[in-house]
Amino acid sequence: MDETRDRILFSAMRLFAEKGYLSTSVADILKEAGAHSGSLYHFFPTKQDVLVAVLGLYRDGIEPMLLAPAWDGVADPVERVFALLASYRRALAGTDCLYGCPIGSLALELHEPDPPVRDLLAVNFTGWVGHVEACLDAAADRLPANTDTHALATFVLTVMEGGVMQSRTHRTLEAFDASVAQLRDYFMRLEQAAQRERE
Amino acid sequence: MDETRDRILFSAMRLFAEKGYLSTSVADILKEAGAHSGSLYHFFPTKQDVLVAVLGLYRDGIEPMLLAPAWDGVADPVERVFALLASYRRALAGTDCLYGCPIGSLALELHEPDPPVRDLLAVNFTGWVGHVEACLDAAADRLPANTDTHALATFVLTVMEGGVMQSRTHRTLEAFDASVAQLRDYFMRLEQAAQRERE
DNA sequence: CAGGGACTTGATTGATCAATCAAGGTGCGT
DNA sequence: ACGCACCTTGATTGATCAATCAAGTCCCTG
Repeated sequence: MDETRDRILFSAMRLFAEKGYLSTSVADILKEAGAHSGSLYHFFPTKQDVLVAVLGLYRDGIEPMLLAPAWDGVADPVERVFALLASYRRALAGTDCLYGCPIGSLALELHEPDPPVRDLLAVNFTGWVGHVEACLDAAADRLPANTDTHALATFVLTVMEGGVMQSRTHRTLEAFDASVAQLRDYFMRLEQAAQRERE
Repeated sequence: MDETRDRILFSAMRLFAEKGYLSTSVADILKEAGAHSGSLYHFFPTKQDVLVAVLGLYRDGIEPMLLAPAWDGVADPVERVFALLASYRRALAGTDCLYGCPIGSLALELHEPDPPVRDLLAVNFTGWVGHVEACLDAAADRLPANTDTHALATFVLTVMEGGVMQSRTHRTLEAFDASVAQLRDYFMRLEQAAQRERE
């Protein structure tokens, strides 16, 4: 049965997010999953393969698990960008600013990750940016004509990750909120500039 | 002689930046420093105390080691902000995008750091932001009247850290450059708005 | 020269780690 | 009912880890 495999996988996902990859021992995963080491190594050759599978879960979960709930009832493409940021704010607020973006944490925790791990981290970032970019493309008529939506979407991820990092360090939402507020101000000025362009 | 202590400290600083705290063993530090475990534990009660001392070095080095070189020959306060960001770009470019900001890496690597460590991480961020904030205050006449320079300085750190994170993950300067370019565009629009205010 | 404090040496400890493996169980197709 | 593939069990392995400690060196002071 794959049920054991899934228990191991989701336990690992939770623990990697909570304590990081290096600080989570295989024994931790087994305890939380109620499994034995032989089972884990039956499904995954090494601990790193568990991480690879977890990163695959995140990649496949971007749309159904992250964007769908965040964008529920939000139609405006620009508002969707900020609704996505608000969902990270909720994650911070609901955990005393302990839990932010698991991908970002892993990306900085693993300094020279093996190629399969690094590729999956990069793919997660690329996927996230791609969805934001699609929002910005949908709002292209409200942005200045020469807007580089890919660069702007990258910037949105930058602001999220940088804001989460500081808020986690200070255990305060202040830095995250300040950063998102600045981004909001930037978008406002971009929309104003586009408005002027149209006149 | 404090020479041994310093060798241990600077070896630890280098290794923590290169491989992270958890992936650096005490034996690694001793090998690089050419010291023995007894010496390290003579100066530092635990490995964590080495980290605390390293973070103190970073804190004390912000001005002389980071800002002074970055701002050499740069008088304009806004240009100083971007000169600082350019120094992080150089760090990335000179290490194949492996080495970014050591404080940021440690901040995300240590998920629930003990108070002395967390405080020093926070102090490093606060110090950095404070110096940028001073630049922005010095350029207040070129920014909109109601500009929150503390929030804007926090935003600058956010952009640096978020950009470094993505560039390290992708092993490409693209995301960092795109993020800084967006920030530059934002500053340009802020200065334009201030210009209009003055008329 | 004697005594003592500061520092060094490096073997050692016990804990914890990822990973292995032989044995045993379970369920399914025939 | 048989056989086999799949999965589980849990003791075990050897490596590596942070930390300890007794013995020793060195130099300063009285």
